[in-house]
Amino acid sequence: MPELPEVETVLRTLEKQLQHPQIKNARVYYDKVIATSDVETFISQVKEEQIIDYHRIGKYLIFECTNIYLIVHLRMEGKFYIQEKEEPLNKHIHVVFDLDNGKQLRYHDTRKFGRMYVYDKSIPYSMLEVFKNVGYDVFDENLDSMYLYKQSRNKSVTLKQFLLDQRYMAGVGNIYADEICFALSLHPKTKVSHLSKKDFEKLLFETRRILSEAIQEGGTTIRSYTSSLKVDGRFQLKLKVHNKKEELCSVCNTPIEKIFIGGRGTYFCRSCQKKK
DNA sequence: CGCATTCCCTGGGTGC
DNA sequence: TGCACCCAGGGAATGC
Repeated sequence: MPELPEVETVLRTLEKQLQHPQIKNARVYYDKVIATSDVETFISQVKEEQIIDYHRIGKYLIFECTNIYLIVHLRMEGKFYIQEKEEPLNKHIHVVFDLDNGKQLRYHDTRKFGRMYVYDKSIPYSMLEVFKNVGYDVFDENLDSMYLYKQSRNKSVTLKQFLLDQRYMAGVGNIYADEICFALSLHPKTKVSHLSKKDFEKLLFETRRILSEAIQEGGTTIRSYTSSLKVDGRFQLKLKVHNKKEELCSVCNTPIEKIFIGGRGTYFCRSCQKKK
């Protein structure tokens, strides 16, 4: 499930592999993937557009084109492939873009949760409707710990839920939220309103540190793109708690536990991580 | 208003 | 081997 580091890796890889192609045509095989219009409109909007820049906010990919923004959220299993047009279409390919270099950019999504959005470039992309409930990107220089501290006041939610909430700080998903709680030595069920300003300084620092490391790892382990553009980073090797139920904590040897917070599977060490 | 629950999806895993 | 069932989860929609 792509979170900020995986989305960033996809973005960097696409930019390097594709550079600035023109989209000659497109086909959509699963209509619901297009969120902003019907399929006909979508195709007419992207046709003849050239990708001139690549951006990201949280988990959203932003392809800046000549006249439009093409925005993609991969959700759980969305992937891009750069393939030859002769390559047979897999049944999970839902969108195909014909590029002017003769290749195709293909969107693959087994569970069909991902969405694509198209907007005219009349306003800065951060102001678009799709981002109305998306706050500062984790690495946005305008994001600071005092802002997060202020947003956390009078909130009854847990630390884990706060980290997953994209309205304040965007990009953290279920895996990294667990890792951030562990790095802070805080129980994921700690009420976020109990955290101090100092705690939020550490929270932002550790979030950026962990996600930066994950980007580094993802960046070194992407597979060859001749046949596929599949992100398979090595960050799994650095995880301390997520998906490690019953394994022993690397710090204190206590078995890692799995609980549910807001319906999300959550992993933590009850010895290292205490409620505040 | 705010928090909790449901829904969207499919493949993989489990139990019989 | 087959079949029914359950689970994973980001974010929008719906419910209380």
